[in-house]
Amino acid sequence: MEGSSAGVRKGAWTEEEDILLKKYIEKHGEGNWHQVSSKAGLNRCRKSCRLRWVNYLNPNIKRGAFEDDEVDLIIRLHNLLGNKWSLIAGRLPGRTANDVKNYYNTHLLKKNVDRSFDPDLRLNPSDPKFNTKVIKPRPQILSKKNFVICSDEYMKINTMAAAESTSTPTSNNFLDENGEIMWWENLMMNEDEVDYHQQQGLTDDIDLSVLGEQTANEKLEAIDEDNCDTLGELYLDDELWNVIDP
DNA sequence: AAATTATACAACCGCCGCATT
DNA sequence: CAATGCGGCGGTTGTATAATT
Repeated sequence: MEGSSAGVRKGAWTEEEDILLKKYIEKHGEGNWHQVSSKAGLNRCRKSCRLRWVNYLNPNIKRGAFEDDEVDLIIRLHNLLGNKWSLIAGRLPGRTANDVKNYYNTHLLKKNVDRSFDPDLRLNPSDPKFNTKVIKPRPQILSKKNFVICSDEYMKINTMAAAESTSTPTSNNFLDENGEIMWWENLMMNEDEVDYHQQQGLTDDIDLSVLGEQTANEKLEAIDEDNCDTLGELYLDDELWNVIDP
């Protein structure tokens, strides 16, 4: 059964173990983790081998401090998705889910980062409560019936812009003319956020007509669970799911 | 300088979904 | 249909290092 293997090494990996694992994967590729330890001459369980590769030895991993745009994206995606670290990491080339989780828990959790997209909750940094209260990700209810969506033409243009961008390695984000990632906000704004954008005069590229008169609870009731994937508190249809995780 | 506390992050654990038998 | 094994995920812990007292 899981985790019942006795006599295998635990704890920090030695340089020799790293070399053995690296050499094995360079020769045979990733996968078949149950065979890796024996074939590579390692006295480690399959999970330990996989984790060491995925989180540390893989040459594609990006080292060093998180850049400002990465932090910004983590905050925005966490606000949207909650603790879906692998999904969030999937939008950050070279960053692992463990890295993102660790960064969030140590650098962002104790700050009021989740307030940043809710104008009703946003505080002035001088407010004594600014660094004390933690706001959980708000449920976002989305379905083909009611989420705000850009036109196909708009998506094409922004996908092309993303593909042509040299500053952003991924081609799956939607960028504005300044190279800012914006798909998350255009596709997933709730009514409060739409109101805020209207106040700020930022509604040009948003189709507001689909919001209609529904309250949040009515939207929740309107969701056909058979047609939507469930992701924690977030309900996604296939179309939107493909945007987040192509 | 030593002791204590806080921080960062590597690693482990238990659980889950899926495929296979 | 149930049992089993696998890869993968998120929560949590352990520990080395840095900062503070």
